[in-house]
Amino acid sequence: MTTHAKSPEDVPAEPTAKRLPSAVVARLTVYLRALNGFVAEGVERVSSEELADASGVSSATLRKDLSQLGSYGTRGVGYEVENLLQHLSAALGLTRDWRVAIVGAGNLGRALARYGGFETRGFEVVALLDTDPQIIGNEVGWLRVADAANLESIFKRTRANMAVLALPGSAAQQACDRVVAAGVRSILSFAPAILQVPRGVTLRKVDMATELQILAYHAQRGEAGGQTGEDEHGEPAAGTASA
Amino acid sequence: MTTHAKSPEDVPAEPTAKRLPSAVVARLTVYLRALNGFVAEGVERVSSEELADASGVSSATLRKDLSQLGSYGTRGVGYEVENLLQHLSAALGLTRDWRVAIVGAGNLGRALARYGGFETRGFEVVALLDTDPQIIGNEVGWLRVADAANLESIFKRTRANMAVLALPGSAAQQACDRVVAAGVRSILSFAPAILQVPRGVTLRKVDMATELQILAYHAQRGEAGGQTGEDEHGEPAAGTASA
DNA sequence: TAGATTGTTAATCGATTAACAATC
DNA sequence: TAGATTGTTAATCGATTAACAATC
Repeated sequence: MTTHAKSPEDVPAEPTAKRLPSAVVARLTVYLRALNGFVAEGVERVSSEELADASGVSSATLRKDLSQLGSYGTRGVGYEVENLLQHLSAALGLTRDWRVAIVGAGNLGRALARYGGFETRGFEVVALLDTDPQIIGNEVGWLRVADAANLESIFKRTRANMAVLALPGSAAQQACDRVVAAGVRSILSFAPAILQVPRGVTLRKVDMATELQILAYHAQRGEAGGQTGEDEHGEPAAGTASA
Repeated sequence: MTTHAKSPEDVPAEPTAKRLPSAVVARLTVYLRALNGFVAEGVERVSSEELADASGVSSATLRKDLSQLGSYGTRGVGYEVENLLQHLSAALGLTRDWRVAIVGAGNLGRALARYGGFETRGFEVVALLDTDPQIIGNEVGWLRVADAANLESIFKRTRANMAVLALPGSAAQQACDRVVAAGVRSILSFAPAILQVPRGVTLRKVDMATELQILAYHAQRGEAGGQTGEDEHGEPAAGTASA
């Protein structure tokens, strides 16, 4: 699918490319997941109300979000599931080829490498690196752990364009710098460290301890709150319990 | 107003326990991390400017956030690192005892169980459960994998008050229900599934695929954007690259 | 056409920023 | 006191919600 199929229909009339608020981007991924659920159930058409319910947002928010991408629904009818799925994928940039290199083959790195969730959603894990001689060469899933000393050449050969950092906080910044130097501009870090990246590089961070701390806050004060999802600006995600 | 000296207005604003916006809560965890960094460096006092820089936010935002907790700084001087650390921890509810049970001892569950980040921040992993007979009984770190069939009794015995779900999407909802039934009101899910929880239960979700999708969006459109952290409403976190 | 539901506008709500008076 | 920096207020900005006209 990397080929440039330029038939008129394929070219989305969207040089519009408005910058979407990050809260919207986060919700789009939720809608995507919900739509996949509908596809699995054989549902062909949904209303904003139905999709919003499945996504845990209000239908007003859903329509507002979708309308930022274009008019992909039909008044009085709803949205065609497959069609909307395509447009959402396109808007999120998922029609491209994303090749992910995982840096760090410790417990977490190995777990991530074997995690099935990537493949099914358009991401391919193309490399798994570590510096530990004890680990280098081991097979993990269908990958072999490569020597992180060769990071640059490995990234080049595998054409990795995303990196996942799964290493100790102490090693994270250095690894991050090398990954950036290798030309990667999208990084997901699981390292418990505050990382510095140059402009033009997008870094996202997932930290277990942070998540637990936020849970602690809610638990401490009578909680009451429903669920919240990951993501910037903390949009409520994948909700439920809205009632 | 009444003649009673006990009218609400008279009560000192000390135990006020205002509900903090989730964006603020998320940032507090960042400040906490930054403060720990200062402690490690032996710094005893910081200005809002310094702490804000280290946290990747503006000093105005920092002061606004901290002022919601109380007045813990000294005008003309700054904040005492240790003192502020204490207050932040208290505000986040980290002075309590948090006992975490990990449900699912697959690759991810085992990785999490061995992850050092918890202990150092006041969370104790007290149990690791799975349903697979092949895995039950195995040692992981200093824990032994217990049979998830006994989930209720294990949670009771270990007095677990937080749960981490590290299992396939297909098994997640059922496990989640049992965890809730066992009395846990704070759940962190790594399962790629939209989970339903009753009111009063706080659920947070971390999903690799979602994170990568968000990265894909930024990469697809000239990126430009700096870094963003986890959390609701997506506050920029742990930033850098601000220059 | 009548019924339904989108896309959009206007109103509300909340969060961030800037500026400064209070005060150490 | 003079200098510094907090805590807070007011202004700006952005996001959510509600309502409805457009239209299938």
